[in-house]
Amino acid sequence: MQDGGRVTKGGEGGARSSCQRGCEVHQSSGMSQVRVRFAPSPTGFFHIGSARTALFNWLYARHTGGTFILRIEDTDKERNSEAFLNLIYDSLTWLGLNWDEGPRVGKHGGGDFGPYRQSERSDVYRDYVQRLRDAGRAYEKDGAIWFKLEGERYEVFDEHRKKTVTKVKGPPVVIEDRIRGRVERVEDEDFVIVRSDGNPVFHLVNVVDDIAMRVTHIIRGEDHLSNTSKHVRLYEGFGVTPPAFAHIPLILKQNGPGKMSKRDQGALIEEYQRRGYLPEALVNFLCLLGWNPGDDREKMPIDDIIRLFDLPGVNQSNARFDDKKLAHMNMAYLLELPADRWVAQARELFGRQTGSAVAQAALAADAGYFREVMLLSQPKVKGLEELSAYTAYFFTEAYAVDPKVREKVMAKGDPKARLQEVLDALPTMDLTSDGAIEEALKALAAQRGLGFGDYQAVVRLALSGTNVGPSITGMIRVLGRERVLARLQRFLADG
RNA sequence: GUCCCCAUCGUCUAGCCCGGUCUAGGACACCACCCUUUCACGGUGAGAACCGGGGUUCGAAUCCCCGUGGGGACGCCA
Repeated sequence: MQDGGRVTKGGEGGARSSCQRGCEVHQSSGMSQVRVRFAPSPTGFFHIGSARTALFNWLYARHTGGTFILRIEDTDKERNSEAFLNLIYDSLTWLGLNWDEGPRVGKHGGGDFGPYRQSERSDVYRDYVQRLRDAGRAYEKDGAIWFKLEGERYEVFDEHRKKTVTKVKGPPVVIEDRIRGRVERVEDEDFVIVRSDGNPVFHLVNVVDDIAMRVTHIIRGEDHLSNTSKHVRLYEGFGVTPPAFAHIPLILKQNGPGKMSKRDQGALIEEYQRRGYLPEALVNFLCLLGWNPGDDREKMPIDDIIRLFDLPGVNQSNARFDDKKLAHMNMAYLLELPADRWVAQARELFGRQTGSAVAQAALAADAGYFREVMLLSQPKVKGLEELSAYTAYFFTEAYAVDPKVREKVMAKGDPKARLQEVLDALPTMDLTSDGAIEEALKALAAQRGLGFGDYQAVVRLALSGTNVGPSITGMIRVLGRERVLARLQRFLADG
């Protein structure tokens, strides 16, 4: 942490004093181990906002040498689904956000504070509710159990909800947020903690589990900031000092108003996985939405991010999602992907395109050939997504010839003559390396006082049907003598 | 409506805490040029911001207040 000067922004100091960062790091080697949790509910697709919340918790745990807990908040029986639950596991795993405690850890699943699915923790909640009732802090009404706030009660008509409600006069809740500083909020209505059907409510189970699982830092979206006053009152009701809170900014949708939701374009993690995005690129991008290392670095290995990440470095303002920047980040990672991984990634992507004849042909092709084609394309494509379209003509003879390109290429010079010359020279040409091919073509051109360029466009057109692609020499080398010969002949014959 | 949070290029952000070094830095996107006889990558350059108004101060992007704008929360959802 050589950049000790970078500490807080905004606020009057207070919660974000200069000691924070230092203290935190020392804690990791001392008595108070950091314990953070990610607590999703399996009620919908896993989206980018959830992923970032998980990521920030994970980063903080790794930065401090603490524990990252995964807890499944499945108290909403109506909306839970096993498919969504599996999606949470899969997405976190894909992103590389491994959890130390939670379901599916080790052989048996767990840690010392399980079970980690709230649907299996009813006994715990019953105990804690009883404690509140014994202390006179909970009561029954309309079949539900309510948490009782301390203070003088009075009735008032709520215009917004169009009904009379009972309010409680009490001191405001003070939250010392690690990102926002001091926040005060009045909590002035009793609230339900157990539904009339006997099921506990989010606020209750969330707090109870954070107590029971010894969570030290709650890092969550800012949309929870207004719940925090309820939670703090609950901690007080249990006689427990609340953990540290850190409310991170929200991700806003790319276009239009509001925060990103599951329905928005680009919101689903699953989608990126399917489209062949690299998880490390997505993670890197997500880190930069609301956090930065304090200097100009953007593309960074995850170990560097872990080392540099800290709560005081998290921004306070919401960030708008930008798919262009994500795509750029992804390309940067793609470009330096080791050959084996790149080829494997490509194979996986093609494998998912079960409806595409070209994709199937690519998979059926010789493995060495497939590899050569992919390596030739790696430095050229903008994303894995366009790879199948970009390489299609390597795997089928039925590739389309772009009529506009054809018209343009055939318009000047005598392209057919050039093609015939290449065709004539081809049987004896050295095709073992790009360099040799380039030499041969240049020699051919020199004989007629022409340039390499006089051959390139038309050969490319004949071989691929387009005017974009890998270098022409590489294309000839990879396609091989037979294919090249056949394609040039066919092109000449077709007129 | 009530409460809470936030406010630097179109977007992500540095700078703000500890006011002068800011004619406000970087990245994405956009445009131009160079590299390359394709397309990309890469390189160079251009345009592009301190929300408004008051205050404090010799001096404010930086501190304070008010407006405005954006966001969130107001469920027997999580």
